[in-house]
Amino acid sequence: MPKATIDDVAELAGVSIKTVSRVVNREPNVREQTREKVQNAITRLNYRPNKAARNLASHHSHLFVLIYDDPSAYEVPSAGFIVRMQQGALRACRTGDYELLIHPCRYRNENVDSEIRTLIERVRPDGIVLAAPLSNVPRVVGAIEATGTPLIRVSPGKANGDSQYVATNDREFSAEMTRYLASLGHKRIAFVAGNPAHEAVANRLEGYLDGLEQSGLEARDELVIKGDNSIRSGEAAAALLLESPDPPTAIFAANDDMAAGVMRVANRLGVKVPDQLSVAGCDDIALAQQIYPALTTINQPLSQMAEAAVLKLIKSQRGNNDVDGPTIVPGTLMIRESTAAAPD
Amino acid sequence: MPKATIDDVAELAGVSIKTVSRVVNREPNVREQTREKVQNAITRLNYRPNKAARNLASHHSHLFVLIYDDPSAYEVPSAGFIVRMQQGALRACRTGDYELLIHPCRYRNENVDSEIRTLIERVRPDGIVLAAPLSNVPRVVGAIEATGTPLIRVSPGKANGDSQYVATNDREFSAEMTRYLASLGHKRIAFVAGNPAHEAVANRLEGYLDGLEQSGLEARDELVIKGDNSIRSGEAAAALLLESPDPPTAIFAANDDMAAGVMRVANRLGVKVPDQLSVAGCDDIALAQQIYPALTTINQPLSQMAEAAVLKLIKSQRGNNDVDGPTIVPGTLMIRESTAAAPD
DNA sequence: ATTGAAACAGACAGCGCTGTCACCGGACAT
DNA sequence: ATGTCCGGTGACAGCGCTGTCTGTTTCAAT
Repeated sequence: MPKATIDDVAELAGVSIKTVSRVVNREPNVREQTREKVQNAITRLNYRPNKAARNLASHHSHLFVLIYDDPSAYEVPSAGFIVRMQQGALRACRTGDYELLIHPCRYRNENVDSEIRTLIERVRPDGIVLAAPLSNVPRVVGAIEATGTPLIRVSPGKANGDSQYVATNDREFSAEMTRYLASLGHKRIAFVAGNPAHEAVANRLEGYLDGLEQSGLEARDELVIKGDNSIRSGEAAAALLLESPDPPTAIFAANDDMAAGVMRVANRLGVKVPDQLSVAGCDDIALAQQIYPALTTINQPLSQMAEAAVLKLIKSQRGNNDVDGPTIVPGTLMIRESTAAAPD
Repeated sequence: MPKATIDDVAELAGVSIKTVSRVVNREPNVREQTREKVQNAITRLNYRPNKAARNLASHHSHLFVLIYDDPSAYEVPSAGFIVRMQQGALRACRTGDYELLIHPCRYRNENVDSEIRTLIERVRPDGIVLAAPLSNVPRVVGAIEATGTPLIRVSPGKANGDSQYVATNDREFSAEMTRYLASLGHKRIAFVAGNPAHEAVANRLEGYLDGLEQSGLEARDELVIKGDNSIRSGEAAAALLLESPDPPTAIFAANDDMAAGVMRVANRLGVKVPDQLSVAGCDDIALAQQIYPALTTINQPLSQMAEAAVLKLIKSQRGNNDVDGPTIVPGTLMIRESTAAAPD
């Protein structure tokens, strides 16, 4: 099958190649009848525009890059997060005709910024989606903004920087989870806070405090333990809490990994979940459904956030330069087996 | 910073643009001294070749596509697999200057083949890496081979088709795991088989049987339960095995998800792992280290396999058309907490 | 010194599209 | 009847590289 070019289509349709180009690119000012003639020719010849030629002539790469923290930098990879973001981003890419490049990178690395600059110079993407926690690393955000490449940040936590962003309602849903636990009769609800460098996760502590207040419960310092988002820190927190003289009846962890750590320790200490202890997490990673009892948690709409981010990029390509503010995609409470009424 | 073009570099270096091109593309027949002059000019101007122009002129896209089964098609996403493959593929891409496109797709879908053909026509990749289980779906393999795009299959199970492939030694390491369990004194070792559509997983049953024989143990039909790779099927298998009159002292599952299912049931039935029951899995997914007790399993070298696959593609680009046969990357036994000496 | 082959360098013509601008013809106003 | 505007279309010149082919230099072997 010899590949058809735009010239073949133009000839078959009896128009100039420029008109074919206009049809392919959905440009205005083509008579409906002409458009159809061209479409037919395209179908008949199974014509596909040559991306390289198009990119060269249009000065666009029709490429977006999704940049996220390299999972291999951690003890326990957060693969689920990445894959869900990729799915969302890909879905949106297919609506325009953009391709998606993925770029894991380590933000602790000395030269993230120059690495990213090199990436941008090499592939010249039409836009970038920057996932948390990179989305609140000033060095990274700055490096990208300096190149002038359109940037959408995902879950930046604080709304610093001037590029647009997409986020979820961490604070609100954390409050909701806290109120849910309170509604089950729990009075002593502990919280395992996450790595404060991850801004979005930090917001969850605020939400927890909101929730306590809204439920008429008092916040107690000894019930808030600092973690670092890892399973291990969840274990450490649980050990501290469960071996204290007056242990909590519910533990809400700022992410599922830490919640899993809590459950491991409860299991080891013979504390029955959920009969003696309710455990709740946050994120809804795959593990949440894999462990026993299945974890009550909050589904973070990663896929929709990434999709929204790419759609914002596509919009910005269309010259629509009016910044339309952040997009907030709400999370959903997933009530499963690890939470139950407080023991009396 | 106005972007430098090849003309600028040529002028600064005092050579023709063709010579600059030769240096950039590491072509032979350039005097060392000339090469240096050009390199200096490139550095001074921070020149980056324009991919679109290069692709257009060279009739190459400098793009590889990694195609894998869409994880969202399943109950429990196998995100870890995907991310590890991506990591390996990306690593190899960086050694050449190739970019990687990812393409999840559902192989149960009616039109996988036409979907893939469209993908290929659209992006015109220089090569494709096809991951299991798609790598043994004739319709998919056929569709790709028909386009003439270089194809490397990962873990195709059977060596059908004529394109090259990369695999691991499923059969051998399964035998090894079985021998390990036997060496711990286990006499009744059960096996939870996986979805036979996933060829590589099917090989593990063979390995289990090899291992029994090598350890002088007899294979017993009632100790081999059919599963379908899901947690649920692991649970069902475990229920069947543990509630039988003469339960096994060790259960080896063909993948970690099923092993996790086994452990959930053991937990529920009050069977202590590893004291009363040893459990072993296969794949080394993240979950293996997240659950308690941590799962003894086999690390499947996904990242290295994907890397090897892309390296094969790069080699094939270099005109090296001599098919050098399959590449086998061996797996590694990961002995953790879920296996121990047989109870007496 | 002479020769031939191999190493090295450049001129030139595209690759297959899009941006720009010029052009044509009909609707409408003058 | 003439001018004006604008939707619709095409001619043409590149976009920034690489492939091909041709020319020039180098150097070992006569």
